[in-house]
Amino acid sequence: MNPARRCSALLNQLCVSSRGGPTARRPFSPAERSSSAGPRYSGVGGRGVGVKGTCPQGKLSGASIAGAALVCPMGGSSSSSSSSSSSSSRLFGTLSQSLNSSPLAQPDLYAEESPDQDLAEVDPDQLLRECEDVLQRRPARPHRDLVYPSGTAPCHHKHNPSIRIMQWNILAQALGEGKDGFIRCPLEALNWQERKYLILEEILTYRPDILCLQEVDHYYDTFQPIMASLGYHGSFLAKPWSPCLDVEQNNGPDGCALFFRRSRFSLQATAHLRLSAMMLPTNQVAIVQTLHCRVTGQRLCVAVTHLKARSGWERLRSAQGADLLQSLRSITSRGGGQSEAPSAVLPLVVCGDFNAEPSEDVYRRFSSSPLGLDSAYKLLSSDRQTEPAYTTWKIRPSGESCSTLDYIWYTHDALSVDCLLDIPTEEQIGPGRLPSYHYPSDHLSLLCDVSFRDEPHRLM
Amino acid sequence: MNPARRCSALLNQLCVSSRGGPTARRPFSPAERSSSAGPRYSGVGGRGVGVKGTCPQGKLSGASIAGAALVCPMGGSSSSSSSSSSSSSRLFGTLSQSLNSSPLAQPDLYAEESPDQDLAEVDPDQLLRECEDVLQRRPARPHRDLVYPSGTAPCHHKHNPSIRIMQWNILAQALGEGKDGFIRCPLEALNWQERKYLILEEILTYRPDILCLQEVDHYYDTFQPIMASLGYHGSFLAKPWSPCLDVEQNNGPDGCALFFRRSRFSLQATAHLRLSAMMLPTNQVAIVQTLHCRVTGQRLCVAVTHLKARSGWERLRSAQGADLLQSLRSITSRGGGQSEAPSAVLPLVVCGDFNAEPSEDVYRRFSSSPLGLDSAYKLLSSDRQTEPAYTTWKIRPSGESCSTLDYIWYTHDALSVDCLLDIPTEEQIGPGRLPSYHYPSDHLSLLCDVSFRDEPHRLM
DNA sequence: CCTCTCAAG
DNA sequence: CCTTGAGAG
Repeated sequence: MNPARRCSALLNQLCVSSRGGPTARRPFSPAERSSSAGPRYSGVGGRGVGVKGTCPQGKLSGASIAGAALVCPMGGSSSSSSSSSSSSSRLFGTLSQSLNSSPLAQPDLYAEESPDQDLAEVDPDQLLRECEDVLQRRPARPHRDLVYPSGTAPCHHKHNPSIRIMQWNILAQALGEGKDGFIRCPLEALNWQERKYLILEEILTYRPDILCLQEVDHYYDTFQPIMASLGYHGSFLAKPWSPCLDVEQNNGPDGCALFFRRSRFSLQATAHLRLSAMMLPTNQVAIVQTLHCRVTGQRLCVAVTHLKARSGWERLRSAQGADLLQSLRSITSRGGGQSEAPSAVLPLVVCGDFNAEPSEDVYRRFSSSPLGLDSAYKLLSSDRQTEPAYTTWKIRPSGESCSTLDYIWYTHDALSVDCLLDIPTEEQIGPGRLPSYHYPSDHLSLLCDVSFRDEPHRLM
Repeated sequence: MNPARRCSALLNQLCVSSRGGPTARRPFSPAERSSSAGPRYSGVGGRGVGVKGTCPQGKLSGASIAGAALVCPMGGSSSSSSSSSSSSSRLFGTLSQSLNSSPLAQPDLYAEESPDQDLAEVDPDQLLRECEDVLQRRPARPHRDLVYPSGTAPCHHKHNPSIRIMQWNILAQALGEGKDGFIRCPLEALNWQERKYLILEEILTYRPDILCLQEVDHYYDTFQPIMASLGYHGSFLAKPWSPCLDVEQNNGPDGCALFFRRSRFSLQATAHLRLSAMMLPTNQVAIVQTLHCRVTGQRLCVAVTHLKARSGWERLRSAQGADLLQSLRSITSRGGGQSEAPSAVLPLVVCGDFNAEPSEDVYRRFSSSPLGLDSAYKLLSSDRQTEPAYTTWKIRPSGESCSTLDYIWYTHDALSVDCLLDIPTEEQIGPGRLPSYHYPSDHLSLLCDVSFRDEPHRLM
């Protein structure tokens, strides 16, 4: 590439610098739920510090779905097992090996038709420690604060505990290794046998109640069994045609996955959508589920999607967004499959990699839809109106690309955002950008706690 | 191309339909200037109707730069010569032949250093009739109304006559024939020997005082001599590297051209700019000229530009726009080369093919710059806030593309828009879109009359 | 289905 | 300099 062309490519991908980053940062505050943040965070205690725990191999029952009250795994909050075992993760290794013998043979129906398959419940602390073991040669992951935006009156309390939501494009293994061309990321850092622990570590650190993933090409052999063992219900929808399929030694198509904690929610309805644009089907999909909260009795509609990538496709994204909004309107007004008073608002959370900056039409569509959605991460900014400066930041042969593409939308009249996980700084991300030895994906995970604004019993 | 891919390509290029088109339409009203609209307009009288005039071959002096008063060529306003001579245009043919012997040898300096070379002044009505002759086998061009937006108090009067401004990307001949791939346009319609008459007909129909063109690859052999003979001063700036140069039998690089009527204005200063982005020079250019109005004594700064095309280059366009605004600020605050009270506002008009929809960053930059610019064509909409639905509409192998990319920006505190030429409807444009047998370019011409808000003598 | 690389004009 | 089309993965 000649200098001029390279310059153009770089210019084309310049990072938006006009938006201010988040300013108000608070440390983790003691909430109902401890997030077990400690061992692998730089600045809070690196790996190998505070060695205390041992590494039991038995399967522990960490959470129960029998009781209605939210049970949060809180054991060993600031302890770490670290160097007790270095070579491989025994528990996780056993789990994966036992379950990946028929990776593609396990239909989603199986998971959805066996609502009480919590026979092999695993202790998440245990599993997190195993991740730390496997990853001990990796650099410590930078710490991310949970930020409680100022001026919000928290709605959560013991009868209305907040719901933790995570949104993350985890980077399809086939794409990361095979064709995405992250030239500044060592191939070694993309090796699946380690990267999967990095992803799992992130999930286990924050233990969301609802987990929305994109670019999942290891659902049946990895995430479904592991998440099921941790007490989650999972659902997966592959893209009709995935670019992963062009990579040699691929693991099947990538797609969206939606998990929820079965101790907190029960499933009322699922819709697997193929997004359309101008009446024609596209290659993008969405999962929409209506959940019933076992604690409050409230219902909640959750959706996950991954829109068409790249510039030049703004109109298609906008049409796909319109189609999704239309489906969501239909689902939430139907009352999630229940025949009920149509006036009852069904609160909605939509997580996704929209592949669109906030300036794009599809963002405007979501902001201004009759569903009354707002984007949670705006609350991280000092003016509470500005999206983060980036949710993905990568270096490709064509140049550096720093942009805000991922969002958590929520019904602002029905839900309140209690806190958000902050965005790593440029320094924390490092000069090679994403992915890297400490960030397994080219996208950052987004996470927030929301709670119902209205207590259902007060409305009755 | 398989159906699915074709569908995606089409979706990608969908026409924005949310913006309302212009609603208020008025017929041409008798102004100071007759635009000679008549013969070749469908719906107003087709070609061959109302044959009256003869076709004198001598060179007539239509306008004089000696007197300060605006002299508008008005002879034979609704007459047409039509079928008096069918094969070729004598006057125009003579002109072109005499002047295109050394097409590339004529430097711009020549035109700019000989301010009184009006020896060969040509009657525009005469020339228009010759165009009509050559084009008589072409379908009649659809009529376009001059629209006087409601609610505007016109500022023009006999001591402050309005200034007619035309903005047009005329489509480089080398690109239209060679590589732009307008698959629905017959190659025959793109033949330069006829297309140049179609372009000239459009210019002669409206007779702007200021003419801003992009994609001019026939400046020295065609537009410079013809426009000079009509009493215009011209300036041309080629792109540093033009894609025309890759076409066999090209006529040199394309670039921007700026013409002004010498009876109305004199030239005070010219800047030929190569646009930069992030301190680095790009392949895009602009011409900026400071003019002195012979009627009102007011000065006016005029700029023409053509920004980087295609999606994926939004950031580069924005940077180029920022660079142009910076240069314009410097030029207008310097007072156009004159040392004067810096508080005096130098009114500004910026015409260009910005290759950017109104939703793009570069549009926002221009709207909100400290120069106080507004986009003239918004006044065509009923809410006076909305750009036209399209200024270009073409069908390429990759799909149909209908978008608003061209703008006339003006200093809203110093200038008032009296009227605008409306935008042809979808039906007028026809199913093959642009270009076509009646539209020589893939872009529509934009035209408006502006006048100074303040009489200069009232300020003194 | 999609995207990158390459070569041609 | 920049775009387009072919071909690979």
